[in-house]
Amino acid sequence: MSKKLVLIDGNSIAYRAFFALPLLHNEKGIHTNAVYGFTMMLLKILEEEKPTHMLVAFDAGKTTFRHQTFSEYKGGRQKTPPELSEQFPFLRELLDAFQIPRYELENYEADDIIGTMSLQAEKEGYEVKVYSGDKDLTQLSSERTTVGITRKGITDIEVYTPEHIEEKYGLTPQQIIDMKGLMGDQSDNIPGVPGVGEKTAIKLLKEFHTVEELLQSIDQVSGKKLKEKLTEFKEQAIMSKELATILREAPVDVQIGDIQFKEYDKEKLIALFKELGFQSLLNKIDDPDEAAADDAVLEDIDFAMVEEIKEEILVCPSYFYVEVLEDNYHYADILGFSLVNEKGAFFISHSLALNSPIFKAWAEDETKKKIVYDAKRSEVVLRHHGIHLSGVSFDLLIASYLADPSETIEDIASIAKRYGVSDVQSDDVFYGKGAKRSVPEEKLLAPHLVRKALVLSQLEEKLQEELKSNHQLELFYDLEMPLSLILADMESQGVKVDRERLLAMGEELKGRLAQLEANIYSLAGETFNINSPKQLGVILFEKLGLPVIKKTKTGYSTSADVLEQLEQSHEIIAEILHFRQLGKLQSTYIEGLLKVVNSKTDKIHTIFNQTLTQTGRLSSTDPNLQNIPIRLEEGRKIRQAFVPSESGWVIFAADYSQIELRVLAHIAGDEKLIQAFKEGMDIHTKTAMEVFHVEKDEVTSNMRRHAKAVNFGIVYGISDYGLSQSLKITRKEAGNFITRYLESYPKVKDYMEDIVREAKQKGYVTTLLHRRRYLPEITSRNFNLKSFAERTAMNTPIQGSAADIIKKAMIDMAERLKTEGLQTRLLLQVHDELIFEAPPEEIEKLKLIVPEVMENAVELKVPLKVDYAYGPTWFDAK
DNA sequence: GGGCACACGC
DNA sequence: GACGTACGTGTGCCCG
Repeated sequence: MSKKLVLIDGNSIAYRAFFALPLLHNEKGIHTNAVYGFTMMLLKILEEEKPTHMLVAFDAGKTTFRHQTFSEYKGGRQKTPPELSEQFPFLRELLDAFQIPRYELENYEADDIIGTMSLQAEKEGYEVKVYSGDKDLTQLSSERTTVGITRKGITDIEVYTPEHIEEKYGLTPQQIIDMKGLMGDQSDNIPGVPGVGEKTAIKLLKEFHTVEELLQSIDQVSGKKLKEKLTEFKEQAIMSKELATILREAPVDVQIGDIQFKEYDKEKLIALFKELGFQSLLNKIDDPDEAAADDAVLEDIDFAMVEEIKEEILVCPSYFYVEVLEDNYHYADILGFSLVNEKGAFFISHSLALNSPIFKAWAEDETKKKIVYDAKRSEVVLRHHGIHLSGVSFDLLIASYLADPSETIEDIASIAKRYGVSDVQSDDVFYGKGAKRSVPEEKLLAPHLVRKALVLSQLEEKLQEELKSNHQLELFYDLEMPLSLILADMESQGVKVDRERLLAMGEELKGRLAQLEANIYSLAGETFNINSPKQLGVILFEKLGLPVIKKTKTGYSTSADVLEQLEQSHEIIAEILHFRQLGKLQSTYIEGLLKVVNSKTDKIHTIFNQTLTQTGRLSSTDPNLQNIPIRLEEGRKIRQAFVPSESGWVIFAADYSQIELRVLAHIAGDEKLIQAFKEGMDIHTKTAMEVFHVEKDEVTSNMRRHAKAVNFGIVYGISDYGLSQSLKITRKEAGNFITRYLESYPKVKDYMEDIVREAKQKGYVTTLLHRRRYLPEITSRNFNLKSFAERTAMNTPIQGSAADIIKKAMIDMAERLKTEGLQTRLLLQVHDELIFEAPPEEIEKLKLIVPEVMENAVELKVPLKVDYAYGPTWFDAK
């Protein structure tokens, strides 16, 4: 590994951070802005540079050897503000927690320590990075050393290489010293030569190279005044250069070997961050445990490689693990199986198992109970081998998700680690990640898989108990577990796609995009990449001079809401918006979908992630079939390509009307809201009447639009800021709307207050069917984190209960289709709607039973309402 | 390979 | 007063 040394000018960065940030302080009133900024910078450096060695240098005392040369060196400096001084002890603690060596040296400045260490490191072949807020340090720049100087703020850094210095000043890094010698430095009180500034200094150095050469050839200098000054302040120039020269041979008693950087002390760092109130940073720091766990030595385990499948080992209950490595399991191979039960622990190779009738019979036997990880995945892959997994009694993946949805589950090891079981490696470590991923030979693979089954055996009871104490057993056994089987069916079934239709739409789009492109180029007067926000920004805001409305971190914002505001200013804007719209359709929906169509069956098989969202909703990937366009007619046509898989069948779609607001009415028990739903009123109109205190026939379309946005905000838990953005009104006006909404529905207001109080007291909120979401940040002193947690507390029971209800409806629906003996198949779920394909003769029945089942999935204080439609394609089911 | 800007759905 | 404002997925660009 290449060696990289990072040297930081501690005092300088602390000063920069102090003045760049507002005077933040923690709850005890200790100022923290310099430490905060310093930490931000350290995290950035660690992430970007990944140094092998590191040192932070500090100035030691007031006087240095430079004061012997010039007693007024650094004279006239403002005293360090006490608000900054009080932060230095924390800065030292911070570095100790990061386990980054720090160093100061009597009589020398931080610069000299850095100059000395960088020279030593260069000689030993290190790559060196220096960070400071002081441009003087750029003189250290060389082939091996680059110098980063903070520009403004704290993490915006200008990098000085010799090339950059040449470009910027036309000088070499060494000449930076000469420049300082001539022009002086106000902040260090280095006098230089009066009347010589940066421009003159550079001009002189380009001609005479160094101060010494210049002073020997003063008579060749053009300009009488300049000559006089140079002659008069000759000595002062030499002294100034000397003062500005960073020492590269200070008596530093540190060897590079002593300042290796490995990792930070997480516990100390967390404790310190907590003390300082750095909430946001607590989430930012990586877990060094992971790295440690990677190298942890696993204890040997006892297991057998199964050579022949016999019934004796296939007893129940069994902890049964099926290994499939690919994310997309629809076309993936099974790598092997492991089994743990009272007969012992076993590895079974895929070829052995998949060719064994005994294995198949066991896997399909409902009465043979299996405890698994990710039943849906196991089920789908086994189906490709003609095996229908049955008798799954416990799915660790789902149990873990229900216990705490905020924990990201990568693989079985991530769950094991969370519950203190460490005898299994993560897949990233075992198989490698990215391009390095590979499957080892069976001998090595076997123990990894057996360890996973062992984890199942160790955690089943624990999770079971946790679910029980959370009152989630019903949610687990009667909702999510059965649902996973239904989802497996839906995924395996797939959705048929009319490829010809997609191809034809693609051809048409191609032509229109080409036209738009040509038109945009001609309006811009040049060609460029319209898909590049950066290039587009230059064209719009520099070349065409349109007003800059919003900026992003990296440049001009060219988002749709910005462009819409510019639409009247230039005709190119409308073209660009249209280009974007069609481009999105082409790349994501035409090309993207064509890529994932099974060429043999013309079907698309999505994967529903059942254990990801914080609210209990499903998500869909590979491809995402939950975001197929509908809002704009052009995009909606994509749905014409989604067709039934049997000829003559139809697509039948049913959706809940206003399910979230109905759930809100129920949970809050607000009479007005309940009444409105009972009477079948248009809820946005009703809200407009209440909020604007008008009669039904006085509600204008604008009033309804505003009311709709407020309802939307309630459903999704957006802030006054979010509402103000969507309605293009001020934050204050948005806040007013929300206040008036809550006055209109007083029980809703009570609910909002109660739920936040409850969340604070219990640490979590729950849904109708006891789904749980923890909200630790609700007690945060950080206003944003706290506000966010409060909105989440209000919103999750609403959105999560709606998710519970449709999941319940899916289960009831599957059951009903079976008992009615129907061929109709459920294909997709899109949060509040279910999409089926059905033979025409079943339509009349579906019209009755689909709404009936969905509307009666649960009983609320308000009726649930379901609308449905059907047609030859998904497009027509509207 | 990863971060960013953007856009689609609910 | 601020570290940033519903969630989740996918695409292309652009950097290293």
